[in-house]
Amino acid sequence: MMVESASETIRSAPSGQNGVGSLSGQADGGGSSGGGGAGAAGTAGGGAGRDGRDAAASADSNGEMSPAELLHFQQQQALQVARQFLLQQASGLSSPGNNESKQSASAVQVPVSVAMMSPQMLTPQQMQQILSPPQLQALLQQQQALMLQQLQEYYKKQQEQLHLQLLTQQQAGKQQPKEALGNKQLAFQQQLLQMQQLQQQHLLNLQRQGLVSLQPNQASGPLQTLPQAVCPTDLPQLWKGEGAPGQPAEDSVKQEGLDLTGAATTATSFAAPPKVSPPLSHHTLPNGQPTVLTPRRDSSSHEETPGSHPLYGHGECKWPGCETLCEDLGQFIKHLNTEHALDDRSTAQCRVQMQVVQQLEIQLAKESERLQAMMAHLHMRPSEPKPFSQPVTVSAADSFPDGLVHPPTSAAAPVTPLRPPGLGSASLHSGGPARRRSSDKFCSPISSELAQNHEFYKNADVRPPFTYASLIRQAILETPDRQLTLNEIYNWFTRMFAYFRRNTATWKNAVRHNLSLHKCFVRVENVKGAVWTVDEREYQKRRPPKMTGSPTLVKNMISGLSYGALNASYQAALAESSFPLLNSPGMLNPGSTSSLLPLSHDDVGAPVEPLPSNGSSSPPRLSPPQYSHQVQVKEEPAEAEEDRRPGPLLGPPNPSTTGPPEDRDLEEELPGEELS
DNA sequence: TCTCCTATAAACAGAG
DNA sequence: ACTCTGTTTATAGGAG
Repeated sequence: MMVESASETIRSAPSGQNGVGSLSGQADGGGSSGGGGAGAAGTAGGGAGRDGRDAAASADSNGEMSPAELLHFQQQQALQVARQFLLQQASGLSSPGNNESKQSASAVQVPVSVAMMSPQMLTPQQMQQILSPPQLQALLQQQQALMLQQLQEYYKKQQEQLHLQLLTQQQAGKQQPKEALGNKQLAFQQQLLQMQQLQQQHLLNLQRQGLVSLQPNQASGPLQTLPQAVCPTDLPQLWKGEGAPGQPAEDSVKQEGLDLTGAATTATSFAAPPKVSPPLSHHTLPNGQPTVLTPRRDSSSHEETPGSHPLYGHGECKWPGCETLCEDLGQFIKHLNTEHALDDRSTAQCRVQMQVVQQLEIQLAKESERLQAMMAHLHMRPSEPKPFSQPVTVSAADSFPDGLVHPPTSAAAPVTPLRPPGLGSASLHSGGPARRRSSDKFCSPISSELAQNHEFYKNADVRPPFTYASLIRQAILETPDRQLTLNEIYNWFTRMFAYFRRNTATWKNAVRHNLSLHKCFVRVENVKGAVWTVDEREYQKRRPPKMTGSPTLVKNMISGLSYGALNASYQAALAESSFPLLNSPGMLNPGSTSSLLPLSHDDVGAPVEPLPSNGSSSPPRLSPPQYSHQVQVKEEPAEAEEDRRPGPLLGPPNPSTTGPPEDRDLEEELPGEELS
């Protein structure tokens, strides 16, 4: 009884709030301490609201015009600047000053503007529902990359231009009065500022869309060059006027001798907007956004209880640009009435918010259209009204929305974006427990999935759509020895998945539980201690040969899945479709899998993966022995040994063979077939 | 509804 | 006494 209720609360708690804090806060060791810890964890999680970013961003004192006017003005200015820039660029490119080569870039321009609008439309949630996290990520990344690339090109161009002009000027300047030079410099500076603003806006936009991933580690790509984009928490800074430190343009310019700071002051007209609008625009984000900051939006709205307020969540004021901490609703109300009373400023902010929403809606429409086209192209049913209701997806997808990697602390938060309305508690645990079993069953082989989305899982705080068992197995099989100590398994988890860098007590306990529970994991006493190995046979046994049927059957299953499940299996489906499922062996691994990770087999797929393409899929990186279960454990093989007769049958038991480690494949396959 | 699978929580025990 | 490692039991939810 107690247990029941207790566990219940615990479960929902973590997920409900972020999940992060709650579990992570727990003491590790799943041991006896767990009990007490868990309880505390729940509450702790709630308070875990880190998000250290200062809410102080509300500084917007601008003398002269009324706040409302100012805002409006700024807003328009921003738009104008953007337009201007685009035009400017277009013309600028054709101008003699630039190399013809840039012309090609002009093409970029259009895209840029388009890019600014398009990517976003589709809410992360929607995308999630349709695509698997990995896919989504890929998609997003593509767009992101594209946009950023374009942006970068553009900015680079601008900089070059400026630089060029500057140089020519400097030369000319020698003969010109300093004044003239000064003016020109100002002009440049202004231009720079404009660039910066544009960039900021764009980034902001991206941020809003949740397209900019903040993965710190994910050093790859254009993102690097866009520092600000990197951290949502930096947004505020971004908007604090010159705040955007480290701006590429600025830096580079500075290096070249330009004093931007001076420019900032001189170009107040431009600088101003950012100052004020920041909080506004920036905050609008939070609410609808999947970004790290916003997790609450969702929760708040739906947890909206009688005693809550839509603008109050997680202890802070959610008014755009505010974020003032309020201990309780009462305090918040008070704050609301004093700080956000009906005045020019508030109305202006409101207006801005409205515009933001409008924009988003437009974008959403566009993206939706695109999505449908994509789905149509992929032969998927277009708009399926049942995107939700897929618990399955929840796990993986759920955290996915933005594809962002949030700082460990806030990590969990963002996770819930998806949250199918109708889902019960299960859906709540964003990262938590969700049962992603389905994915496990139908989906792509874990190894291939992992291979393809290795980076993603590594950086994104997304729960991998695999069962613990399959993950453990993967971890073990990835090693040359095909054996790992518990601690090594832990390390693998944390190394491979950002998701497992938190809530350690929980998942570690789960890992241990799985190791003990499943016969497929065999503990072998080693000299140094005990190591865990995988008994493929057992592993295969336990998996229902569901997919073993005819290809069509499989396909039907897949197509029959609702979107949610679809995403999970989407990849697999695609993969499968590419090769004659069950018919031609060999094809599978090579292509899809190998790319990143060595192992190619997967779990679920077992059945599906018909072919033991052994050898074929040779593991790029691993040279390891093979035969998984034939692990050569030094010293007493332990009881397990007998149990799993080392491959009398298929057993390519030969560990020593350096050959295709994939022997296992063979094995995997067989079992499946046998079963079926 | 039953059963299986998986996730999670937690109690407990043994070893270091 | 603690922590880590393992085992086991209980519960809940998803799915066939």
